[in-house]
Amino acid sequence: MVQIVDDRKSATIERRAKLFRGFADPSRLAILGALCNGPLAVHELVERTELSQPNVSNHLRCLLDCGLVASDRDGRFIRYRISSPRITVLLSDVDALLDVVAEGVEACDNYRGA
Amino acid sequence: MVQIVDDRKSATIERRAKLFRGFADPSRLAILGALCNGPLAVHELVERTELSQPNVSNHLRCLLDCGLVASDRDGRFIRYRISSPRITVLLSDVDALLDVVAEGVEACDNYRGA
DNA sequence: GCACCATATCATTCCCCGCTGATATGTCGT
DNA sequence: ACGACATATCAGCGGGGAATGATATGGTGC
Repeated sequence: MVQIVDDRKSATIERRAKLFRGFADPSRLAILGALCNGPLAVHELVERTELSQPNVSNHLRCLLDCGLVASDRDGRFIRYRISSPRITVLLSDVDALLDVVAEGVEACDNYRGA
Repeated sequence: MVQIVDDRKSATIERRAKLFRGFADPSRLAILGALCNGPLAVHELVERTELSQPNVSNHLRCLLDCGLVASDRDGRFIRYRISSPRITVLLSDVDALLDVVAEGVEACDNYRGA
């Protein structure tokens, strides 16, 4: 009984953490940010983010598995897009929060900004 | 010139990533979640989260430096609280997003759920 | 001042994850 | 079918950070 409650609680927390981790990487954020302005093919993402192509593909796979982006084949290109407007909402929430805490976040050296 | 733009862009991304990383940990999420229901002292957080005391203190330091929580001394206790309602907004938006992508997130094994 | 409780700090260990380089798969024009 | 481009996959390396255990600091009441 208690365990069920605890499991539920921790399962929720784990899921949140895992989702947050999906956003907690500069490369993935760069990709998501680029896609916020409309769908893009992989090589376009490579150009704009200045990341290596395998790197972009790896992150896209991750984002795709997580359901954060969707893909459509278009000829020999594969076009990726944001899967839900809620993602955009989340990103703007973060910016709103940064308006308040940016200073502290930058100062915090418990973990490194890559 | 171009570098300035790039620096600005990447600086923004880095800051977002760093903030997201602040939330991308089950222990910190447990602490923040507990604090969402009102201020708590450290030993109360230890009870509710079932984390070790040093662990809680370490994370609190991190959250404090980042400006995500604030603290007030109360006798020999130190009471911690959420610093901004925007944090609560962020957390509930994550849950809203999870309503859509929870399945995919759990399935994604590119990185591990702790 | 002394025992006690609450909280903070620090070093160490361990593991996760992101990047790279090479290679495989796939799709299109000719 | 072949060559060129677009994308995916995989092994291996390297670094960051979370948890622990021991210890230090600080406030409280007697």
